[in-house]
Amino acid sequence: MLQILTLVGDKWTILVIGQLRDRTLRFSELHRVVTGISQRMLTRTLRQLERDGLLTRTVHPSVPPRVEYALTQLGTTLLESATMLAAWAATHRQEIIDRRRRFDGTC
Amino acid sequence: MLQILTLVGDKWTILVIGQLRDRTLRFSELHRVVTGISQRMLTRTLRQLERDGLLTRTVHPSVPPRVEYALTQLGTTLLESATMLAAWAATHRQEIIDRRRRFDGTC
DNA sequence: CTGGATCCCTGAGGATACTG
DNA sequence: CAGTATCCTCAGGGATCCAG
Repeated sequence: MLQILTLVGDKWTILVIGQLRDRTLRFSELHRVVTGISQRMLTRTLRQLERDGLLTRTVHPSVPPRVEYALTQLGTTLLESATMLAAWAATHRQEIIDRRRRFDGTC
Repeated sequence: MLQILTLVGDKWTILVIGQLRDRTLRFSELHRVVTGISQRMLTRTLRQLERDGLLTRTVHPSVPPRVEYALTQLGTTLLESATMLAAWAATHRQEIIDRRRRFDGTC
């Protein structure tokens, strides 16, 4: 349970599957659109999500290589929860930052 | 955004506020009911959640000391999303574990 | 273009012992 | 009871270079 929660609560997991909501994306597209992720962590995240059956990895044998990632059925079921969490984070971001400042000030 | 997602996606955050859903809890009660958390991480998690305004920490001056934790309004708004994520994890736990085994087997 | 391999650093996190 | 302090280990994660 803890490891599953670690997986689905991971920020990169949430951001990646959020981007795959309504279209498949290539590696470089994901790298561009998932703000702040390094190449290394994107690779790792994608491998894990593929391993866990949340997305599929399709290699198109061409030059240059073209690899597309798409959500699976299982991945889609996670999408709703993950999206809610991301939305909450976006909504209350400033509020939390302010509270942190206030808290740190009064201590 | 990344730091907020790191906060609300954290496994301990999700489990702790899930336990505070409908009642305030003492430190020792949380330690007992949040499976697998160490005293150290419970303390840290609670401090951070207090700092970020997700829960309140109330010290009752008595012997032995009695400290109670309760969700704030803000914490309650996170509850729904966090609960969904935890429910997803619980529902698909075995499925993911199986997929991992299969994936590791075929490689 | 899509990664894999390597190096390095920091922080997460457990175990244990101690205190008001 | 509710922590704090200390030590130690390991995974997260960036940077860089290399390859098919």
